[in-house]
Amino acid sequence: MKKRRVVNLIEIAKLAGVTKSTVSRVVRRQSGVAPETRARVEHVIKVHHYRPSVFGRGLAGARTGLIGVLGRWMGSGFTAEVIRGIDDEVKKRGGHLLCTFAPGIDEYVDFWRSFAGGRQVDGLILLAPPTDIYAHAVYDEDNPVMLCASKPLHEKKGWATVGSVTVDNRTAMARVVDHLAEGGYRRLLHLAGPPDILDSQERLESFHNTVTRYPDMTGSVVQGAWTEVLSRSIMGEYLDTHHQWPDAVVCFNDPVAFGVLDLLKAKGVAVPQQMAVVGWDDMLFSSMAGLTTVHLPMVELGWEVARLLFAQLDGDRKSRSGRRVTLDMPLVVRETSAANAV
Amino acid sequence: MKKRRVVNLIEIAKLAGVTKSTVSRVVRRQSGVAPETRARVEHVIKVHHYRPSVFGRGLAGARTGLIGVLGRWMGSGFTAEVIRGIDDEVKKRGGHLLCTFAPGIDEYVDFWRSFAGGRQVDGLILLAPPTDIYAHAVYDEDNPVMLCASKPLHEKKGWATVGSVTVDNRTAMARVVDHLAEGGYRRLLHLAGPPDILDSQERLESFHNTVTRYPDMTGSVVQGAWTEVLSRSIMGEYLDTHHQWPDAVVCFNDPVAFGVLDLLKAKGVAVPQQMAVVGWDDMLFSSMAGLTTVHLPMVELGWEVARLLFAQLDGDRKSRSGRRVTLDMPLVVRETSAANAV
DNA sequence: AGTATGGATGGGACCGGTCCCCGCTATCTG
DNA sequence: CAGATAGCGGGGACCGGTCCCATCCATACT
Repeated sequence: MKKRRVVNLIEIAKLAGVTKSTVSRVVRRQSGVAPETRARVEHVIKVHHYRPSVFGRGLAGARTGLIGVLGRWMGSGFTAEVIRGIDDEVKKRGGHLLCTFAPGIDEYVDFWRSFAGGRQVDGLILLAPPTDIYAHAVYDEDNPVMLCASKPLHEKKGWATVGSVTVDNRTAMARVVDHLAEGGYRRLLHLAGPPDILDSQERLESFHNTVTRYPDMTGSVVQGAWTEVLSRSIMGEYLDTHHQWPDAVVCFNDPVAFGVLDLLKAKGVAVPQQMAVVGWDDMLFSSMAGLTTVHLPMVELGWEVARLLFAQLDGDRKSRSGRRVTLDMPLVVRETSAANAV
Repeated sequence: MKKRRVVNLIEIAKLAGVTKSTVSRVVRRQSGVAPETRARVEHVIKVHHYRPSVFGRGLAGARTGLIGVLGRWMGSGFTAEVIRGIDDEVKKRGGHLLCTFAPGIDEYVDFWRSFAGGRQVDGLILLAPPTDIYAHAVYDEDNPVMLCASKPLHEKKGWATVGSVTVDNRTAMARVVDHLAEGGYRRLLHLAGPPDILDSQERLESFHNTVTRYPDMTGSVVQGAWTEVLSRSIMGEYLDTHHQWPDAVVCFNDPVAFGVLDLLKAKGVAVPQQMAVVGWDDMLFSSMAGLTTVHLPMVELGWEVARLLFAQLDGDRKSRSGRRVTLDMPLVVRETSAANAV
């Protein structure tokens, strides 16, 4: 079986009439090479389709061009979309994604030990880790760790290499409440998310704060409705036990909203005339279903977290605030909420 | 910045009182090491958390434990689910996934050249490449290439390292038609997929064949409805121009089915009483929507393709047929089709 | 008993880069 | 005009493995 050998540094060097040192400099775009020499070497590289070996490079202790990505699968398509965004940016730099999907913290740590811990990736991106314990587990002062859609709760001093990109839950929730207020809705119900998740907390807080700004508005909160199925039963129970019904429901995510929608249809409640329903995340199907929802910018989240990582890698160590990016979550108004409905 | 060094082969060797050759043998589970020596080395490895370097290994020309995955993003969540399946299997072997997402063939080839071409991955998995041109582009007689949900059209002689795992479109379509027949439906309409895609062709063929088996059944086909939006308009046009309406619609995918459902609701056609609607793929939302659909086993596809790749890698070169796996696509009956409805 | 046999281990070349340090040359400076 | 200086390029150690071959020793065989 003939081995189709791949051209290497030394061969390029010979072909260009220089040594591997010079070729290496050219490849890495280092200064200290005469323009004509550089041009000559670049030409040879191009002609022979030379590509540096990730392994040689990695062994020699330099950048590997590999970015580790740790994600969990969350039906919503979140992981997939974010990775797509990250890949866009990483590709621009000629790098590659090393993906692992872990259900829990053990796998996270294991990944880090087995791979990143051997400093075999240039940086690590954690996708929506539930808590910053994950960041602790993989923290390494030599490699940047980026949190996507999550942030370190306690700003650990000395965490020089941790960055994060998050979404602005408070503003988004305020926007939702304002939108409902404009539509004439006054009795709001919030089906809140799991209390141990930061996003839930921020949204809940903002819900209360914003509702308070409207004198004639009331806001109730119900916990426990985190999935479509749960939402249907919990919402059903709520309606059965309260004779003063809300005229608008703000859900923790889109599936929850679908559960509510389904229940309301069964009960013959007109949406959005009698009750508005607002989701959160803007999943693939939500546009088809006409659901008013808060758009989670997944691809953009990927772009930003990758850019942040590269900025860190390029030694562009800005101020601490420069390593924290927050994205806005626009409200997408569709048919399940309408102005002047009530 | 202190460098937290990672323990390497030689250090383990010294600690165990042997040479790196022996440690290497132990790590690679090669024969030719005395049991007690092996046990001793393994103990040292465990105590010191030794993990072989992917780079050292890759450079030395051996297996890298890296599996390249090339996918396209297809809203349905297909890519994400399949990768999840692949990852499950790869993780069992302590390997890692090198993912790249390419919109077109140029990127596929580029990836191969830049990375896999330098034999830096053990094998390559192509996710649903539209045609086998992709497989041609990256074919390498030294590295296995696996096609997932796609297969080489022309069985190229000498393609010793190409395997594929596909789904059984024909059986699934026959099952759909049989199911509708049982439900009393007789005038079937198939909104077919793009004609250049093999899946479309197989389903179309099987649709015709199966319908023919029922003497009192008719089957029509309409092309061009490949997305929700297209499906709504094309289906609308069809209903407007035919006064003999179908009583069951078999769609190319779930979004198409949603488009049809939406249109029927607008026209006041009762589903499934007046018309049944069957989708294809069983996307995340389809269960919520109660859509009867053909289940595309995405995670299983990932499992199978990874297993096939590893079988190939392990030199388990079975007969040609052993490198072709076909998965069944079960029919999931929900509310948009019902027995005895018509 | 002498030698073939084979299992267990050691030794060293090699994979393809990076990076540090050195030498050469040409220009600038006092 | 001699010496400093800076820009450019070369040489070699090193990273952490794999793999081939040599060596050693114990057992089996003629």
